[in-house]
Amino acid sequence: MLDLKYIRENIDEVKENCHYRLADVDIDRLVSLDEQRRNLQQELDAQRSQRNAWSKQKPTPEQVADIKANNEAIKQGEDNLAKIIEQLDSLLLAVPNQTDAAVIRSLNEEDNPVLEEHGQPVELAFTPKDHLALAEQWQWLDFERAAKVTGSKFYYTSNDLVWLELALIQYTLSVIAKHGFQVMTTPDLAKTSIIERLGYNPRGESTQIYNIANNDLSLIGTAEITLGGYHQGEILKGEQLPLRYAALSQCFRTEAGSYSKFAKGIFRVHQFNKVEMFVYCRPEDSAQEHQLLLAIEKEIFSGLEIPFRVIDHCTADLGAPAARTFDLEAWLPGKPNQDGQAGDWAEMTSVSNCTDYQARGLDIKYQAADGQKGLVHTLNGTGLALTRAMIAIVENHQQADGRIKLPAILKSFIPVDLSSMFFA
RNA sequence: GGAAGGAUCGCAUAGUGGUCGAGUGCGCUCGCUUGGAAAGCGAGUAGGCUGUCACAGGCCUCCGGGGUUCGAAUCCCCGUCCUUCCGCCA
Repeated sequence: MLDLKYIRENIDEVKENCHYRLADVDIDRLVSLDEQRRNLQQELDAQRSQRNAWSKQKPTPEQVADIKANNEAIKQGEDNLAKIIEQLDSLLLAVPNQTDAAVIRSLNEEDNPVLEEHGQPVELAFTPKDHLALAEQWQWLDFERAAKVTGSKFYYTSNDLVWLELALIQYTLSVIAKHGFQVMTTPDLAKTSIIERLGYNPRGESTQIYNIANNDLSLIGTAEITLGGYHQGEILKGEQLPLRYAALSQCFRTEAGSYSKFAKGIFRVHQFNKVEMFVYCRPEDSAQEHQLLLAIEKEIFSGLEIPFRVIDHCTADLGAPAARTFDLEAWLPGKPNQDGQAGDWAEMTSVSNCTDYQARGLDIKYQAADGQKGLVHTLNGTGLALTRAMIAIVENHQQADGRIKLPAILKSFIPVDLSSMFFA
């Protein structure tokens, strides 16, 4: 969340930011509620001060009536204040992070600039299949039986796709660990309040989050949640920063309201594995850490010999907690583009600098030996979203007979003899 | 799932109705001391909100919420988490 004091003192900037980020928040009402809150609190503080003064010693019987009247007023004031704070908080949670100055301001989410391209889309001498056709050929995915067990947008994987996924996980973790990250596994559920404090909306019709009934837990949509909540309420020592973590977790998303002609297959599903990176750092280091996370993502995709490009989210496409976000988009030979021809870019990763927005909500600070202290900055980035990465691999490395050429870097992570579906 | 005990200022602890926002030890910071250090001595050492040009001042926080009381770290109720024992279990 943003600092109320900052909002109060920068009303125009905050309003403009909300506008460009398509966030419909009534800032005037928020500021007015804040003023009411402060006025009421001052009144209340004076009454409490009076009570404290009286209670320093045993009162005379005549005073007791005054004291009781004052206590009644305090109770009234507290009730009123609680109501105002409740409204204030729900508005405050809806205000997105202030945007990095380098980000393109646009109301159209198609306006994400392309920053760089790596590798060339492969020229295939045959008509490429999409991942679904390949999956059918090798019986990699079973949607029909998953539908019986869990409904649509779930899947079973089998055969060599399982080994490919496990190899990708180990490959990804090994690349990240090489950069000094602590690798972890985390719970796949988190308290709903944690999700909210990280800047996501866990409730309501449009939420992407599954809530657990009769409980304040939700299924996580990303390990960003559990890695971000990890240090909630802590004061980190400045010299131990940056703290760099990576975790493998299951991710669960309701995908409420998402329609797409690309809905078939495992590009957009309710449950998938993902390796996520998360960094806590000093404010002055966050831009540099952002570049580090991006560099690691590029290293991972380069190693897999997949053509990709880097895009920079414009304001319309930024998630609430982010000040700036880069995506890696991979080339998918089997994905139809807007003109219906085979081959298009598709989102593979996302890496965000959330500055102090999440740290303020979760109360995560640092204190350095040099006396410097304040809220940390947090960053998160996809290591590898397994379903999408597998699509990219099988589509880019497919051969005319439907077999897949395994990227050389994965060979050492496959502990079994591959069947004829893959070859090295 | 059942029973018992616990949660206090970075850490360890003291504290059963007003003298407690809170003592002590450790740690940390600054100063004295020293050739330098250790030891010793002295001082300081939570956060949030509000307020002020800046001070001052006020309010809140002893796990969270509610209650009793003129007054709660302290008494009562509910919840969360931790520990131990029993049961169960991959």
